[in-house]
Amino acid sequence: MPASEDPRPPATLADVAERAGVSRQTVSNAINNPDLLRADTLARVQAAIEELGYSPNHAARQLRTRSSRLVGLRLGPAQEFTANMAMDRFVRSLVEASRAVGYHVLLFSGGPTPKGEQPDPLGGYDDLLRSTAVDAFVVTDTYFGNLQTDALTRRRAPFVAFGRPWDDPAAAHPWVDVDGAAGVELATEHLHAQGHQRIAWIGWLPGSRIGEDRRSGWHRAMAARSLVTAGFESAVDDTVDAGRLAALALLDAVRPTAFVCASDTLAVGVVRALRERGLRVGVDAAVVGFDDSQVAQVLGITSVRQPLESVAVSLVEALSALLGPGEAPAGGRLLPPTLAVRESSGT
Amino acid sequence: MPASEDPRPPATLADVAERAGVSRQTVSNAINNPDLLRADTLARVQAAIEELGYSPNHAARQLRTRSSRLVGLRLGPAQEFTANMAMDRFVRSLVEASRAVGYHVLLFSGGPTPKGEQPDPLGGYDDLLRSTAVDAFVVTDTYFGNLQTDALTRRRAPFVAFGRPWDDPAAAHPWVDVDGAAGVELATEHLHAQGHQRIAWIGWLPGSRIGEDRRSGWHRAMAARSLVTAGFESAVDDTVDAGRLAALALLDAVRPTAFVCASDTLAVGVVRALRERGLRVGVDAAVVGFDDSQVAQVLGITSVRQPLESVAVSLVEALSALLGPGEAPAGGRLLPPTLAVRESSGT
DNA sequence: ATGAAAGCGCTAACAG
DNA sequence: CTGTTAGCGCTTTCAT
Repeated sequence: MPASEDPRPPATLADVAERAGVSRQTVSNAINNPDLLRADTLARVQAAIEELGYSPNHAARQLRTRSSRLVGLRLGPAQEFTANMAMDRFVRSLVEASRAVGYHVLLFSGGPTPKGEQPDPLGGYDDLLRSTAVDAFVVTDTYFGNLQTDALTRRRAPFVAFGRPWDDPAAAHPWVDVDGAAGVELATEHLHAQGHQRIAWIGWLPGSRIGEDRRSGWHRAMAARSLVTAGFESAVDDTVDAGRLAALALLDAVRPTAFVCASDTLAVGVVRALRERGLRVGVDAAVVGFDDSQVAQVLGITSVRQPLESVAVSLVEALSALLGPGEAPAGGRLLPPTLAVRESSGT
Repeated sequence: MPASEDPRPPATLADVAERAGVSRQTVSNAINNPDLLRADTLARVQAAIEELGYSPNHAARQLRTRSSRLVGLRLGPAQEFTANMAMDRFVRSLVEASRAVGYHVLLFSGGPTPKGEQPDPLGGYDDLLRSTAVDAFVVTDTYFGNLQTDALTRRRAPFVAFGRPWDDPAAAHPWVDVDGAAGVELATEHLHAQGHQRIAWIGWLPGSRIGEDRRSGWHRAMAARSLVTAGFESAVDDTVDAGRLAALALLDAVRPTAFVCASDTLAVGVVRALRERGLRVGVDAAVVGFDDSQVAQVLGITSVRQPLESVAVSLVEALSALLGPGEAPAGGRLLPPTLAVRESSGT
């Protein structure tokens, strides 16, 4: 960091120009089109910039170029499935990926929902859009389904989505998502490789696209290995106790030796059930969760880990393409998760 | 939301003025000093604003007023003690509290640290400051100690801190912190009220101000009730296994019936130790953790919960005072945590 | 390769 | 109470 520690107002283009003995436009060019300057002039200007600790005034530049170099991210009410920690990891990654292309992340909220009313899927977006405060949005709230993306599309607001347009595969906006089915498939393969044959699935109650997707991964992996699925399947609420009860019931009925779960919460329930039955986790029976949450990490539960860093990078790539010159790229990108192997599935 | 769904460029002040049949300045007044307008003029202008879906251009306003209505928050490398989930809760609360006073939160990162070098405590701050992109900062990285706050103070950058200036109680900047000692005291009182007398403390290795603060709360509560502390204390790394081993050692040595821990991670270790000894958690022995993390919630461990929502509100209050007219408020505010009681400490 | 002029949309100061 | 004038700091023509 340059050593200037002045309470004085920040240097302007004019200050730099005077110091370097050139005109203001030349300084502007030195920053935005360095190729236009002669080498020695450029060096002189850069020296002046350095000495004065100059950074272009953000507002002025934004006013002129009509670009804020800001992407908006709405923080809704605490996410449903996207666990807290996942959100934290994702936001960090997004900030880092954005920084790499010269963007910052602007956080906002939808504001309070008037009681009795539906939460406005466009709440908060509109003002930022009209005041041209952000160049684009990153949409993550899976909660609203395509209500949100539809509204933004109609608005012609530039945005990229983290999450597939489940209800509208033909949606024209760019999106990035994690292939949950592939993740569960990976988990199932892993258990099979460990020697397990009787592998059960504990998923969510029907109605969740994400849940159905994950379940399909188990089915696919089992079918590919000609393993029995009938009777090895359970659908419950996403709570520890529901997971526990489901595991107990499965143990009584079909004696699985391994459990793949739609969430870490359910996996914790399975661990509890195994313990109640006197079965050693990771030895007598294996468990795999989903999301690689703090809970899985602390308890040593093998879990499917979403590649949130890559998701962020892909989103920012899509964003750059969207805001850059040329055609809108559209289309989606499905990223494969990895498996964080821990004691709960053997060594 | 107004029904305008135009790809057209957003309306400007001039558009509104024309539509309402007044001058631009009058529209500006209608927004910033409504009292100056006659009631009927005001109504007419507001109608025009509504019809056109007008929001003042952010950049233009910022350029003129020299205020961006943005606060910067740096997301460092994954926090040390401030658990992931706590960060998530805090950021959400901060966004909401800021919204209430017309501010948005700008996220940024310090950028990659060149290997071999110390991370720059001012990394990322400087550019935002010089480009006048944010009005102030919220500083949370406890990691850098007062390096960061010192640098910002020298820079005359407006900021408020989440976290006490441990090393410099005379620091002049506004801060808000959670009274960890009071939280642990609360936990200890709770256990005593449940009938426990032999209450152990499992804390971190010396050298952490936060750790020492929390430990002092246990001491205070024990002393106030004339309970024995000698031999009931352990200091270890912040890992599950360290907590487990510490609990086993304490059980062998002094047979505590309750454990207060400096973190939820340690509490998980204690739960494991109790189970190994055949003791029922919450029945034969009680455990309390710290941070009310997802782990504590899922496992049913009683835990000290930081009032992050209040912290955010207090920070924003301090920020408003700092940026508003009049004297800088300075001084700090210490907020008491609450206790999330769960099965691990009896009913 | 460098300099002069114009203007992005807004608000602060003053004039009417 | 309303309108006029000026300028925030920058980039984009257009001349030189």
